[in-house]
Amino acid sequence: MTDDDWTIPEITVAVDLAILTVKAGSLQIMLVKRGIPPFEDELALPGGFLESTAEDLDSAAARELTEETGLRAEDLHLEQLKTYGGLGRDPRGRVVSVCYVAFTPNLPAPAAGGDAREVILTPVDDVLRPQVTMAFDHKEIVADAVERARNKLEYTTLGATFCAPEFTITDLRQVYEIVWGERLDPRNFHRKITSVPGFLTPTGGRVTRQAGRPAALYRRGPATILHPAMLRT
Amino acid sequence: MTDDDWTIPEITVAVDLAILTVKAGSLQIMLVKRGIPPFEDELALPGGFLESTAEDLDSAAARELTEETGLRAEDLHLEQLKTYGGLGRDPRGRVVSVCYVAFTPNLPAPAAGGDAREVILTPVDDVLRPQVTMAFDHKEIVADAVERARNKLEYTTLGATFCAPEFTITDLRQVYEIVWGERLDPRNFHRKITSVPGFLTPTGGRVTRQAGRPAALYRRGPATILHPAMLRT
DNA sequence: CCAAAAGTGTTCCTCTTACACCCATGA
DNA sequence: TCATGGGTGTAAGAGGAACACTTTTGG
Repeated sequence: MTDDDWTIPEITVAVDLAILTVKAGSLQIMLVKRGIPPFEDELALPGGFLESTAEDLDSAAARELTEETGLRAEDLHLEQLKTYGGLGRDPRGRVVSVCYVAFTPNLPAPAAGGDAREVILTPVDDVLRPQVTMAFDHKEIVADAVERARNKLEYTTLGATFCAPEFTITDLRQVYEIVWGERLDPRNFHRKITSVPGFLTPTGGRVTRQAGRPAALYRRGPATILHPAMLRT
Repeated sequence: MTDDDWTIPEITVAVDLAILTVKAGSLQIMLVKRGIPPFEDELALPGGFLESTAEDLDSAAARELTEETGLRAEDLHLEQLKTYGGLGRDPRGRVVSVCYVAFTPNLPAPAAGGDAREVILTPVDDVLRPQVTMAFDHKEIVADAVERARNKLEYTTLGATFCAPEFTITDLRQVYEIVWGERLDPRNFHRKITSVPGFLTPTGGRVTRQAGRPAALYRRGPATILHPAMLRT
């Protein structure tokens, strides 16, 4: 920054959230239906304006998360995605939006608490269809968030944050398959994932979901990066 | 965003630039010495405030780039890094800074044109030493920018943007060695890099730098991602 | 000829892929 | 008992690491 003319341009800063989860066989995103103009009745990301006095960006994201969905930031992975500042993105004026992505396990209930009028979970594939529109430039943000999720599965242990506290290797593989939209060999996936030190810690428990041999249960381990990476084809 | 109370919190948006180059055997970053308070005489990233009426974020970054260094955005790689919005980061008030990283070949001359009082190139290793301080939270930003550069070398063809328009494979290898701070086997590097389709296009030219067999000259090819990736050890 | 840097060939090893096979349960 | 999913073994191939060796220049 090279300082000088200390004016206050009329710009507002918002924080928006792309909250992703895996549910019912698809990657879903939490959206709100707007209750007031602009874009009344259209779909938008949960979010709000940054309060200038009392919070940094990460705190603002955590606050909006709790206000609009009831989720707690400590329970999920929340990271900055990108900042959007196109000129025409908000008809009310100049709004720069700092966007965050969150990854959560199958949510207890969208629990439309707080500010939000109506909170819904939708498969991202539905939202990203060409004929579907969203408020502001939020559709582009959704696409970027999904892309981020897909990439992070490759080289981090993030996949497990989409799973319940205790999960089987098949649960985890299905997360990969759903997010990537790609079939994976269960045998090779099993071997690879169990060979990454610190990714999975066995609980000792076993479950039978539908039929067949019971699967071992695991919890998330301390590892955060995946080495060697799980590469897509 | 869930709209509602349409107030204008007193927040200012800045755009800062982390311009990286490889020069004289080290990874260097372009910094300005501040001429006025706060942080007078301290080192800072080039940047400035976002003009609310006429430019999106990318344009603002390109404008600041040209104003403060004389470089043109078309000639280099400029991408958004991260947004910094800590509470105490600017003593004048609440400033949210959208930061960009740029990668350029050995610069013609820091050419202190435009706003900047004094523009200097410094090795990032010097700047990141514990005893060195910078204005605002710019030291943290420098660290993040360097980290981004290191990672991008692994899976993109970005390394070539640090080289002159025509370069040898040894030039490119030295970029990797300098940015990563790690020796690479020249033979294996040569084989690997030439086997990536579209990364390098031979110009037919040859040069002898100091001694030995002349090296073939290459230009950047159309490829942008590196597959398979060049992994660090 | 010799030093030095460019570039090729070769071997070993790790990881991926594809798939045969065995294991443990419910019906 | 058989169907179903969990989990292991294994062989072929791709890519990485280490390094011997050849090529082409300047002095």
